[in-house]
Amino acid sequence: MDAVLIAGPTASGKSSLAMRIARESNAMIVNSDAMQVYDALRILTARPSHKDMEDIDHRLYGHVPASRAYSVGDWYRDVEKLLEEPDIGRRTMVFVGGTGLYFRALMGGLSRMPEIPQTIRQYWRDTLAKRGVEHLHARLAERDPETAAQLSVRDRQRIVRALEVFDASGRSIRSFQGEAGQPLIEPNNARRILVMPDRTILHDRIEVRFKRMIAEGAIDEVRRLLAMNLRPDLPAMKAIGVREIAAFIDGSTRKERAIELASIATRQYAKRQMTWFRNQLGTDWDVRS
RNA sequence: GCCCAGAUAGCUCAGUUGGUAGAGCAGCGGACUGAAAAUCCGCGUGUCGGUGGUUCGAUUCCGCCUCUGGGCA
Repeated sequence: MDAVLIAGPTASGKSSLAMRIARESNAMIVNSDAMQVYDALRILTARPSHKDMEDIDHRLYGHVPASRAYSVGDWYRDVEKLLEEPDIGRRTMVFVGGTGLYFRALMGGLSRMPEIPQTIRQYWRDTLAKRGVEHLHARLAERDPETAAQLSVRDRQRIVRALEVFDASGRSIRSFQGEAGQPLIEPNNARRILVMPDRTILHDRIEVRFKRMIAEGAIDEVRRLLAMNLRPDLPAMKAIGVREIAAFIDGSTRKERAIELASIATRQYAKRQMTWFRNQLGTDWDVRS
């Protein structure tokens, strides 16, 4: 199996680059983005067009209901399954996306972690909502002082994660994270492309693209999502643009302002992605703008 | 044309009883192992409109000029 990895921030044009590369060979394109997996968010997450999906074999796009919380572990297992397909050895896999953590899992593997029962997950998330993050950090400090000392007292997500792992297993999350994972591909055998556009050009593209999303029906997409009455803390509800368009729908924000706010949130996201790629992705990537 | 108000960071604005200035937002840098489009940490980036004057010292006080609002004609 040949692999091509394409990483880059949102709106950098990596999807069309993936299409170009995929056309040259018997390739499938594999989504490596945490939000493009959700079925209800076709427009807002800039999923490939129907035509592109027909032209080239696309995998792991929109295959998860928005009511579910997908995770890097789920993605890792989905990719594992793809690698078991019978004729996979004769194909090229083009991994394209903006989620750095997924590339890390792909190239470096994931430590084995305990299954977290739903009741435990919900307990800590509810406790966070009721008591606040400082309370959770104090609870973590009683159970797993080393991890607690490592985390910012305000880091809700990592504190909840450390608590649920400890609760489910009786062990510190750090003891799991110390165990090496199993890489899914050998990075040195893969072509690695990192798209890093000039920031000001990217900012322009982000605004233009969000306006196009609105023109293509993003508002109705958010209406349908809201009609599902999902918990607001589900990942799909946190996709950029959902909150901003919801504020337009309920009348609390004008459309121009919603577009501005969503563009700002997207710029800030692109900045975090670029920081991740610069410092976490590893060296020897073919960087292009 | 006259009168009044204003001009300070990319934006909105605060402030300095005269000792070259600070908030929010934006922006920038950083962290990152199963909800990562998440979560968290750090950083003011400035000809205080221009020009004369007073003063040891002017962004601050005074004059003139420019521009922007508002009012009167």
